[in-house]
Amino acid sequence: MAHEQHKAIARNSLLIRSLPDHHIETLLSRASFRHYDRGETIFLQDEEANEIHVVLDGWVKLFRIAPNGSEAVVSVFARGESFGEAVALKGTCYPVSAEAVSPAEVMHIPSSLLVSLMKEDPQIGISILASTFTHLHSLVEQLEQLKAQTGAQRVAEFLLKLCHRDAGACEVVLPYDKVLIAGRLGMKPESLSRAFGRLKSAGVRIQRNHAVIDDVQVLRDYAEVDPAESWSKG
Amino acid sequence: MAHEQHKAIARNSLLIRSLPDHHIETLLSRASFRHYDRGETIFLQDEEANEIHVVLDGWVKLFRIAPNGSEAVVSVFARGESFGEAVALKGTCYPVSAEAVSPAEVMHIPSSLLVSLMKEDPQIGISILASTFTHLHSLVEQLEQLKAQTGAQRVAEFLLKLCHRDAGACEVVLPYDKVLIAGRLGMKPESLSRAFGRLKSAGVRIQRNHAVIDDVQVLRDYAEVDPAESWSKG
DNA sequence: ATGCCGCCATGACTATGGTCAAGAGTACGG
DNA sequence: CCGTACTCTTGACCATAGTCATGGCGGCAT
Repeated sequence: MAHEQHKAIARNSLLIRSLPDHHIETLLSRASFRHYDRGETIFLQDEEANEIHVVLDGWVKLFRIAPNGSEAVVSVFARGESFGEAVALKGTCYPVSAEAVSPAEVMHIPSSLLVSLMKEDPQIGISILASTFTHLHSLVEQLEQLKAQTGAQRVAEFLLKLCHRDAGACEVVLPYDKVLIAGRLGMKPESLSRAFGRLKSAGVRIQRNHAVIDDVQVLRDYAEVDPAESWSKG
Repeated sequence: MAHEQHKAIARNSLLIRSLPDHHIETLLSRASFRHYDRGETIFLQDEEANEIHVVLDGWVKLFRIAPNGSEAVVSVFARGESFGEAVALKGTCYPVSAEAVSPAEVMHIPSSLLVSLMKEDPQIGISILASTFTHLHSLVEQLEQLKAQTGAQRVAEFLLKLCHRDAGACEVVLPYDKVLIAGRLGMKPESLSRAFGRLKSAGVRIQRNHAVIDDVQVLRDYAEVDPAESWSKG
């Protein structure tokens, strides 16, 4: 893919498109673009942050390795999403590691550039804050899910987010492999398998990397209702 | 407590003290100060945010009520800490509710004021981003803990954060009641009790709201080691 | 085609944590 | 000094999820 195509995607990314037009070109011309293979590291936890990253293609996961060796997936970013804004501007170290989980194209914006632009235009600060807030919000949602829902309910919500429809039947493609989905949802692959099994009672069937949902509303109910109720329904 | 004392604490808060001096007085003079009783609501999830909040005394919890009725504690703030920065500046709705969990004094800064100050001085934007990043970081840590550690290990880390010492024995005071500690750590009060029980093997004893740690390093090991190891040691 | 390998599902077993119920200890107010 | 209310602890029981081991299925290369 050529750089021009990359720049087009970049212009559409959530972070960039909220910026004033005349800064965008400066920014794109000073950014760097790079390809990553599946499994390749983008940055490591505790490295000093001096760039903001925008996913142009593929998938990138942020994760932490606990001292006991287990990995906690913090988030997974798709095309058009950006990460590292707050850290880079503060100039501290990354609290997480980042890795491409499929072949990926990533744009890197030097934070020094952003800082200087920010000094001449406070609107940029607001844009960055907005995008940081989005991450904050999604972490809060994850916390709520982990603390207040069972595994099967988290899987249900995950499927609901993929299917952009209010009611009726729906078929969605699982965006990445099940090991990663499981990690993202805070469980082991085996548990994910079993969770899928339970969702059969809510009209969900899994084939390969496709999920067929009989009725979105039924699934939504399953995700929100007290888990106790699902026992009685077998 | 008089307003002057409140302002002194406010000047020492993480958010305010990083601001340029000449803005601080403007800010303090236009902020409002309020007392909250234990259990009183400060704001509700989905309310529109137009203020930033700074805890001057007491404790404030942020939490979400899931559709199934269960509560997930997102964070607990102490004197000197602030919250709501990113939301207020973006002008969207709060993703969480806030409630005083002890009698508390809270300062409220209108976000309109911050926005206008930010326009004349980008340094303010940086300060706010820094403080937002701190929240982001703490949410990431919580996620890691929930996903990669057992209950007892999370309790161990909680105690370690309270005790500001590198090694040797240590006695800490539990800052708020056990129901809230349990919520903050993603478990029920009964499980917290049992987790304390397990920590006996790591040299921790609980009396009232005091925790006596025989050896900080031993506790740290307990928190970081694979949980499997703790079985063999009874 | 054949065989290998990665991914996923399933089963058996175990630990962890939630739920319900009962009881101990403490604090507060009469 | 007592009773009441509250917080916390404990026990029993069970659902949920992690671990380990096995086996199926599909893709890929020889």
